[in-house]
Amino acid sequence: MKSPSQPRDRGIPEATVARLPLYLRALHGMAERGVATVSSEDLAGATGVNSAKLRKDLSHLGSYGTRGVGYEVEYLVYQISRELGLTQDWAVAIVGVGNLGRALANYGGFVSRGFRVAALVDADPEVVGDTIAGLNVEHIDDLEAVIVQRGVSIVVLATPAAAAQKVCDRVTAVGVTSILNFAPVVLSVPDGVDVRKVDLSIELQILAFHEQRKAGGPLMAVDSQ
Amino acid sequence: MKSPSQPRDRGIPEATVARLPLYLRALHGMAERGVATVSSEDLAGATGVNSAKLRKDLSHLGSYGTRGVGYEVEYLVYQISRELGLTQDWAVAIVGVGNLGRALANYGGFVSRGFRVAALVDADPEVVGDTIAGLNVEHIDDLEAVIVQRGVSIVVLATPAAAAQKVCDRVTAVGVTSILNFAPVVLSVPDGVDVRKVDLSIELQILAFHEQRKAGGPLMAVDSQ
DNA sequence: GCGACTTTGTGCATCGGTTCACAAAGGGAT
DNA sequence: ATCCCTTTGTGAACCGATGCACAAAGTCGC
Repeated sequence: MKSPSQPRDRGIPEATVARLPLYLRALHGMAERGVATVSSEDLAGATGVNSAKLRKDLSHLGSYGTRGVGYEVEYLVYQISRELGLTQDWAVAIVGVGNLGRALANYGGFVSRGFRVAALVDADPEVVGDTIAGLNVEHIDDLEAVIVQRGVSIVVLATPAAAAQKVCDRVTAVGVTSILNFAPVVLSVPDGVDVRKVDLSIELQILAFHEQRKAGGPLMAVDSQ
Repeated sequence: MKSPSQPRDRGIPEATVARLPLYLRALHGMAERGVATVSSEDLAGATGVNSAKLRKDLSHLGSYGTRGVGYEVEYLVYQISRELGLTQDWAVAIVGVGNLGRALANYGGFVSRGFRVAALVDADPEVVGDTIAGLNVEHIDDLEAVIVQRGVSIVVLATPAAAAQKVCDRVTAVGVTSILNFAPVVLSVPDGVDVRKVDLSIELQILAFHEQRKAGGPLMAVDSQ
């Protein structure tokens, strides 16, 4: 075992953070297949990034590789998990249990990464009281109570656009500072609150733009995962 | 009416393309509320971007503003729509009709932007033949036939991770060059094929990283929609 | 124990994107 | 018709991210 010299830099580039989950996924797969060590070249190949970029990314967490050999898979999995905060248990609440909310509640990718769906909340009396993915759907009136009592720190917004800002205001008021927003609106939040948005129709529009280009001119746009 | 001097630059930055749908959404809202013209300052406020950036973005499509006044809402809606290729009808196929595929099939945001769900495909005999969102679910064996016959040009992958690459290979083989991938795998595709990926668990992991930072050190990360 | 080979970690040049700041352009009032 | 006010469009500095290329570091075979 080597000495943990570097105490981890306190300023990891945003672009690097966004790629760490990608590396982690590939590494999990390798660990399952019994791979013990991996070179930057191989891991880069498995994740579709440049190997120099990968090494620079990993160097931000410290010097965890061995020259001439590569990286120890298990050790790297642990380091990245720790850096991303996945070694702790995160309680997530999903607000809005329409088609999308339901899909998210049942999505396996959350649980397998240290995220626990702790509550489902909706405004529609028709669905309140239903059981989805083993959870009771609660009423929006109890939103604040549910969040505080269950220690929810991340809220997923899967409500209609019109309701999103109001729910956002209410959850930030009780201290939530991380929001994943699926509603097609720009949320305004207090300083210190992180919002990430996923807009399904925006992704399609970007594809349409490139598709149109291909059909039109001789300038072919090429893939970029 | 002004002369359409600039014939539109053939090299719009990727970052700009990614923001155009955002502007378009805000402009649609304004048009509905009867707003005739809008300044870069106002539109920037409504979309959460810097006004200089917004002006530079729009300048890539040509000079469609009037100094001292702003931009004509209707005209800008048309220009952006045209640039993104939304004035034509795009046939989309959704492969994989699990929870997520179902949610996507019912998602209103697609239809309202010129996208038409032309086919639902799945491998599970249990769901093949079902009607979802008014569409008959077809068998994966007919994948190629369905795509060709209906003129599908964009494929949405909502399959399990293990099946995604195979489906991807099959659809690219019959000429599809635009793929929206929800499966947590890195797809390998021929040159000239665009892949955009949406990974729900990656977004949560990025939030968790920042959340952990906030709890730990005095360096507070701030929002960035 | 030594030399050849492999692979990491990083300095440096480059690039795309963001932001500031302002000159140019147009509208409206007088 | 002229002047003032508003707002666009863009030149230029800046910033973060990318990718090349190589020296440093460590392993493995002999």
